[in-house]
Amino acid sequence: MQLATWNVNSLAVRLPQVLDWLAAHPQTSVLALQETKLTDDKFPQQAFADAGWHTAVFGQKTYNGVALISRQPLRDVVRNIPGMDCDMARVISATVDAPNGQPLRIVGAYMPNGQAPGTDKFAYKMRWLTALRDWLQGELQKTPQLVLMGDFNITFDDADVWDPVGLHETIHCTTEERAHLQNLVGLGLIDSVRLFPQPEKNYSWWDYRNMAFRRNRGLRIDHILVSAAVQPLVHACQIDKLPRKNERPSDHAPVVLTLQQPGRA
DNA sequence: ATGGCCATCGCGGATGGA
Repeated sequence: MQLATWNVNSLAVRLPQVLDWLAAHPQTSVLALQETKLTDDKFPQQAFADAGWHTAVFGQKTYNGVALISRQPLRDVVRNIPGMDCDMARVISATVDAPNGQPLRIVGAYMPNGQAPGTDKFAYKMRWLTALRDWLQGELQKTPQLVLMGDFNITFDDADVWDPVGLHETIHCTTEERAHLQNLVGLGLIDSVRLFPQPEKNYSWWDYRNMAFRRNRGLRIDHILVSAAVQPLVHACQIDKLPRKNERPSDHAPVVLTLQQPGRA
């Protein structure tokens, strides 16, 4: 089974690309979408249902919006971070069955951008990340097999940055943001991309400007983190750059995780 | 090069993204 995350930067624009991608990746079990930018009544649920997919959605007008697209029915769907006062649609979680038959909690998240260090939006991003960590701590107690995937808007370190000198301590690259990311690692969550050899300069987002994709001037800010209980099932994880070459692409590429029961081909 | 792009809302140009 495969799990994937993709910030589509408007599902209204990218729906055909998402359906094409799903058709080309039939092993997909759950795809987490971010920045759908659609209220739930406008979500193209029928288009996914016609292609054999279950959906769980949490959207709003114009901004944000997250969804889970799943082959299996999605159980115990929860929207946002319970208990956090947040008027934005940024988190959706649900449970499916893992290849070992145990429940697997999937958390799809769109972390705040944060604009720039020192701004109100940056302070909000820090508060939001603290609330996420506190909530996930309890979630991991309830369901040890947990995957947190989405657009984190944070790089782990300079290996995730095309120009670490020019972008030193700028948004997505600050020490403070990276400390929050390490707090999630401290819960036992593992960056699954780094479990495997990867191409040099392995990014998930490229600016639309300056021919950044062609020059591979990007950042790795979309991540799939797996709990320790999931790690034995992890078989591969890679960034799929192909959709970034589409006509009218999202600025983000999907990240894909392959889970397998150990010992199975 | 002090920037270049894209989506939304809505019909011009501001706002947000990253």
